[in-house]
Amino acid sequence: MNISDIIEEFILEQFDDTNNVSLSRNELANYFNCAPSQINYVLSTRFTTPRGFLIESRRGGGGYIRLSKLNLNKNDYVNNLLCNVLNNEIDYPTSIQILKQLIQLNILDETTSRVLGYALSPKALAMPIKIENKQRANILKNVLINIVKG
Amino acid sequence: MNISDIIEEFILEQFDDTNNVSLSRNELANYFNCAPSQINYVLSTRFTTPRGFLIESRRGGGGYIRLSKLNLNKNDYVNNLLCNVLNNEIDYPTSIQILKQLIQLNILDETTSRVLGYALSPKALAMPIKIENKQRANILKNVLINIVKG
DNA sequence: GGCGTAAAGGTCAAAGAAAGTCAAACTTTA
DNA sequence: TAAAGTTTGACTTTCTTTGACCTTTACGCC
Repeated sequence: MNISDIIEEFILEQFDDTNNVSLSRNELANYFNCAPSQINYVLSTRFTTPRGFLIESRRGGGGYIRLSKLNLNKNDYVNNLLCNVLNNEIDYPTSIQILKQLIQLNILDETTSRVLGYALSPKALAMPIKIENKQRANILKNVLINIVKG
Repeated sequence: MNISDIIEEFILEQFDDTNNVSLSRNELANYFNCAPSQINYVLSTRFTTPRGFLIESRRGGGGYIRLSKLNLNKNDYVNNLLCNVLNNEIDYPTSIQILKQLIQLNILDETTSRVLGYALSPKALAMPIKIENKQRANILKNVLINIVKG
């Protein structure tokens, strides 16, 4: 396991009962003995919007980084996916994050979400990356449309 | 006995009781004093789907290769799908029939089957028919492989 | 109030650490 | 001896780690 994964887990643990976590970049970096920018890396690759997190921060003395678990509105989320996000390319990790989010919103059950993940994996699509991401977006979009329709 | 066979045996031994093995390509290559790509050769010739294995991997720091034993042999229908049928083209109606069959076999629940149907629809795939059918087969195959994973 | 300074956090690109691909060279086998 | 199977190594892609430099904010001092 690499440092990024460990830090991710550590932060996730902080969430436990609450939906908010406040942390200090320097303290964290110090604690894990890594470069401060490593924290930014973890945040930007793991605590993303599609995964349901919001990041707020402030610099200067008494600065902080605050993470919140988004309590997404079902309609807005799906709407945004259908109208914006899924008209472009979607890479695999992002698609997985979206599927997880759809579980939270009770749009998919866990099994279906997992199996759809298999269907959207790079191996399943097996094509040049640019086309692959376009393809993935299109499949997911169609799935969503049909689910929402029914 | 050549190196490939020796490496194959070594990996097989790792399986022990579990159905999963995690390994590092470089470590293995080092251990056996061979080129790292030799490991890929062994994996791609010996740990194939028809032989009942699934390979997952990740690059970069903390990368890994993970092998899982598939749960084959107990189901001829699935076996045949994986090893023969799904290596070719599958048109949409046929794929729907397969999905129905998988419900009967208790391999998929109804919801998942229906949603997968959306993902395999011509609209979702949206490509020239010949490619579309190949693509559909490949997606379905990958889904099955992952479901059957031990 | 304006200004300087320290204390945050942000950005970005280069280096590093894996694994993947592919084709050429070599070896076995039928 | 030709086809099939192995071995090797150069090159690619992906993901992570590090460090140098940048921006914003708070606070205290003229």
